[in-house]
Amino acid sequence: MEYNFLEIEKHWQAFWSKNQTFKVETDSSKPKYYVLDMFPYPSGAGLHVGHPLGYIASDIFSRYKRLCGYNVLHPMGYDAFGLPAEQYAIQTGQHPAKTTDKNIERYREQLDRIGFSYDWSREVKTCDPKYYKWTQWAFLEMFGHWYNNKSQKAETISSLTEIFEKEGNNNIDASCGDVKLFSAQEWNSFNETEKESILMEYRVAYLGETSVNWCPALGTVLANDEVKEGLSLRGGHPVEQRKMRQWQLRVSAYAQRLLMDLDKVEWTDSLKEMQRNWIGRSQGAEMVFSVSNGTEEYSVEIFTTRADTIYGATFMVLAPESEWTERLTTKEQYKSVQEYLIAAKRKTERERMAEAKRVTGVFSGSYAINPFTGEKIPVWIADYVLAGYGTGAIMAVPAHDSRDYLFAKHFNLPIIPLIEGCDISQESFDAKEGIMCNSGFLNGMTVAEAIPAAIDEVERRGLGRRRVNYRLRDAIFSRQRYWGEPFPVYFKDGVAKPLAIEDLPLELPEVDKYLPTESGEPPLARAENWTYNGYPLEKSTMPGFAGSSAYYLRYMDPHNQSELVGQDANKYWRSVDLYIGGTEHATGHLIYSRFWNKFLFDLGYVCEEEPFRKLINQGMIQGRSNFVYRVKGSNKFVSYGLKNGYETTELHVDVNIVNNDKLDLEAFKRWMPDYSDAEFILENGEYICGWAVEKMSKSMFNVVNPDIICDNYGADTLRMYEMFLGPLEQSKPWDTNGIDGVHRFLKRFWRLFFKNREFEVSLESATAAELKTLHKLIKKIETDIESFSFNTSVSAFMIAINELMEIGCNKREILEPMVILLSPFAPHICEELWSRLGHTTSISGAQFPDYVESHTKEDSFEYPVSFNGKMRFKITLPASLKAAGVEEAVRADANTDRYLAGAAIKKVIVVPGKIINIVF
RNA sequence: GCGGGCAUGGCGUAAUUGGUAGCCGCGCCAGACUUAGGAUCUGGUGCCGAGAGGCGUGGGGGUUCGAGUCCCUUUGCCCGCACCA
Repeated sequence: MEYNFLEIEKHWQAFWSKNQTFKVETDSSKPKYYVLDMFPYPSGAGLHVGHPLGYIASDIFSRYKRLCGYNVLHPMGYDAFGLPAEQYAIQTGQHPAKTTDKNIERYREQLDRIGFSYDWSREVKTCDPKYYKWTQWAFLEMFGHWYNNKSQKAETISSLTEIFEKEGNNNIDASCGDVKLFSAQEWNSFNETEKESILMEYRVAYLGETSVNWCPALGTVLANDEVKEGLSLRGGHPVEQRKMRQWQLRVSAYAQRLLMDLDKVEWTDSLKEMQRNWIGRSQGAEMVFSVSNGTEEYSVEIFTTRADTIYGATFMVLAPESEWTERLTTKEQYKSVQEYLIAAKRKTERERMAEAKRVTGVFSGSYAINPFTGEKIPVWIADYVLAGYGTGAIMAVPAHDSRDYLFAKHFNLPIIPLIEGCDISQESFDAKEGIMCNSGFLNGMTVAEAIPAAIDEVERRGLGRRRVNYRLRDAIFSRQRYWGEPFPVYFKDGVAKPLAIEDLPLELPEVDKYLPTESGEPPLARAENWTYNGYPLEKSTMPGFAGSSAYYLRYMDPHNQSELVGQDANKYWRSVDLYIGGTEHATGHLIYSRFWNKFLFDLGYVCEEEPFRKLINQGMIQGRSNFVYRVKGSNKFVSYGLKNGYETTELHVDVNIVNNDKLDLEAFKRWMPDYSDAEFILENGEYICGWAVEKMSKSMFNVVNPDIICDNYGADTLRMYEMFLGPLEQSKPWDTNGIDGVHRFLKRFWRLFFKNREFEVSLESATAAELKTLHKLIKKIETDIESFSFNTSVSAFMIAINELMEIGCNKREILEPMVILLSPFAPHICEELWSRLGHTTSISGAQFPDYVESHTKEDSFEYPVSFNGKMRFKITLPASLKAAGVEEAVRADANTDRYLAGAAIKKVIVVPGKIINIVF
């Protein structure tokens, strides 16, 4: 009986589907386990061999957990709103829903071939109105809440207006925009529009004027994490800064909790660190400088983390966009400041970065008073100060800040060193160490002592206070695009009003074209009658991360019509136990999801404060390109080893017609018409291709489609080979060379069950050696899976098979547990063998075999040994001696022997389970 | 510039976490069975050396009886952030 993987895989995939083998329900009799993959965006190119890496790992873990008796939730769905479908629609006029559906269908076919144990009855698609109803609902909840810093949670807007009515906003500590103080009386006298515009400053989802990343090529704004180096992440178009009124989510309110709770999750340190950097907490002080423009005096607030350097603050700098810029510009300086502002505004973000090293700035004409030295210091305007961070104004300490230093050198401003012995002739001294000098009462202190001492003094003198600043900004939530969730909001007399829950979902309307209108309005402006009760609806749509922020909750209860997730389902499944996905979501999805979840947690809709308990980032699979070498001016191709004798051009060749770097000559001639009459210069009768690691992409002809691997080797081989390639979290190139080894293993495994071509396993009892092989494997597989070390698991299987082949073992007692062990990795072949062993139900209901220690025990025990309180090594004491109650032994392992041979050691005293001494 | 990570045979990797470096697989070499093999099986395969033996985990130094593993230093590569005051 040959191992016919095509037939076997087809048969069992149909079986799982028909029997709904992997459908799960809440079941309080079993412990739950929730394994989630980051759901894919269904792109038109389909899956390549790199995409399923994480899915295979999570599937192995899910199947393993099932074998361990857990009720496993393992769902899949699609992040289906997105830019590519929309751009394809703009080009072709085809509705994005159509292309998306087509892509999803293709993805599903490809996924099914790999044999994943997903519960497809829970599938979600973010573009499905039944799904995005809950995205819109969450938005409305955010619209209807504000963030109370005192209670550290979101509370209802009605609770806020109640307070306003009673006492105004004097005692409110909210995370909010700029709001003036008002009394209850004043509040009550405001008209509806005034009240609404104040409330808007408090809402968690709010409409606000902000400087945004505007991408003219895409015609939309982008979030910070969608922009990289001044270019859009999708498409790489230039991005510029623009002031616009946009929907935003008050993510910044949660900055502290997002930071703190990183301690509660099991993520890699590097990923946590990325989030910490993104949140960017910095502790310092807010300080007021009085500034005069010659006619009027103002109090300008700055933020600093180095209050200790106040004596060296020799000038002040404002961001060009700062609200103070205008007021502090004197008549004499008006013209040059205007010129500077216009130039700064015209620069795109990218240009501003490119010119980062160039020092630019302009004197405002105003002077501030350094509150500690009493000196008059000039106020400058420069774009190295950002309006969006801190207060948009800084005190410049050129001696101890490299940017201030460059600026001071360039404009010839005074530099005062504040740390004893520091050399500032060439560059500033930024390190926070040393003894203070030139600093009045701070002299003689270390920097570490001076920082708090300076802030204490600032507070005592009433010049400012301690303050924590975050880099994390509110998320801009509007996109001027078609293919996204419509906002359930309409405008009545210019005031944003929420739709009622009963009106959800607000479905995406049909439009004639997917482009912005001629007047520059978003595509939804093209929709006929895009109104609610006669009032205009919001024309922007939500960004990509809207739909992906709470999808893991929807999987828990995907068909619930009245709630995002029912209480019972949520209390049972709680949160994701294991989340596997790429590290590229570190500062996007993974922040937004945590924020979204915390918000719902505050409102009592979910019971866990963190959505993803353990997170694993699978590495990227790069492409491994192959090259042929064409002799210049001919259609001759020279093999890799001989190419140095010729002048050649290196050309990519489709990796699918290359096997182990050997070119299939006939396939090559057929590949492209140009090559049909190609000639070859071979080495040892073969054409050897060169290779390089590159990104997997069509243009490099290095895309490997998993379907082809499934055709040639089967899904089980694909699954095991992807795991065998190396550690899960490591990036590595896909290299089909070597897949034969894994395939061979499966064929051997199969052959163990067949004698004389017939399925036959022996019922004899296993020998000690056979049991040892099995139990070593059980132990290894268990610990490897639990530590996600799947590559070493595959090796362990190979070792076990080799041992059994050598012994010639085909005993049921050994083979049946082995089938169970292997089933998470190679489910199809194992189902087949399981059924041939006489079982009628799926192997996924089997029990992970118990490990029996006595089967693997050597005739010895190992003890840690300490010598003179310093030396550590291991010592082996024969079990027979131990059984006889012997507590003394004069035996150690090879290393110890080697060492002991040189020393005058007489015997080693072993106290079982305790400390060991060496006697001389 | 700041932060994090990595470096082991021709290649992908492994190493009980401080204890015989190189498991498993690819590739390669030899052999068996074969009309044949891109099938299967057996043996070999870190480097130098005929051998005994010597040398070996990017380089240098250190701790230790013992270092791929820990510390310092240096080089190279990868990733993230980047005018964040």
